Amino acid sequence: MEEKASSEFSAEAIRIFKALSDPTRYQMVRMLLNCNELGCVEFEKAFELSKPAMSHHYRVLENAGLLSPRKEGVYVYFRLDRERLERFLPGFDQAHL
Amino acid sequence: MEEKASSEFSAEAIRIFKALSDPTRYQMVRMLLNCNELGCVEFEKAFELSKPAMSHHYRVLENAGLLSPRKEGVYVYFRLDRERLERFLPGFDQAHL
DNA sequence: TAGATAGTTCCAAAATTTTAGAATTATCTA
DNA sequence: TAGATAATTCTAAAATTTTGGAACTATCTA
Repeated sequence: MEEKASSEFSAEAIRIFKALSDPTRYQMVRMLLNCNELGCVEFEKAFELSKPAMSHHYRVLENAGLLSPRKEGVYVYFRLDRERLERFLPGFDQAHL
Repeated sequence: MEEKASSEFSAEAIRIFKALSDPTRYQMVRMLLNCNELGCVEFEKAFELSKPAMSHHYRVLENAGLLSPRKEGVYVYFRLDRERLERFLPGFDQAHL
C-alpha cells in the first residue's frame, strides 16, 4: 500500500471536500454513481448552467481526482473514480439519497 | 432509525463538505479527534487568526452539526459530534493523517 | 474544403467566503 | 462596583469561487 505524507493527504481530502461542497458538483457525482459514465450533453441537460460554467465544474472534479474524461469524437464522457471515492469517502456510494 | 428526505440529506452533506473544505476548519476537526474537547484559547493558539475569524469558523462547524459548545464561565469549549461525523463520513476518524 | 456542433479557454462581473478592527456582551475577580 | 478578560456581533474589505459571453479549438459531415 502506498504511503503518503500527512499534509499531502489532508490537501487531497480538502480538495475533495471542496469539490463536493457545491450543489451542482455534488449532484453530478451522485448521478455518476448510478451509471457507468455520463456525457457533457447529459450534464448540461440536468443543470441550467452555461457551457463554460459546466466546464469549470468538470475541471474542479477532475482536479480532485474524482472524474476522468473520455473523448469520443467531439463528445466527452466522464467516469467516476469509485476506488478513490471509496478511499476518501467510504460508504458515500451507499448513502441513502 | 429516523428517515429523512433525500434533498434534506444532500443539503446536510453539502454543509458538512463545505465546513471541512477550509484548511483551518479541517484541522480543527482533526485536532478534536484526538481529545475530548478543546477550548477557544487552544484553537486561537493553533491558528494565527483573529478572534472574529475563529468565531466565524466555530459557527460554520456548529451549523454543520459537527461541533457543540460548552460554556464554562467566560471560556468556551468545543466537543466533536462523533456520531454525526461517523454517519456522514464513516472512517474519517481513522484516516491516516 | 466549408459549415456545423461540442467543448474549452479567456475574460470580467456577480456572488460568496474569509478576514479583522471596533464595538458589544458576559463573566470573573479585586 | 470597577476593571479585566473571553468571546461574539457588526461592519466592511480582501480573497476566492461561480457564472456566462465571446473567441477559439477540435472533430465530424455534406
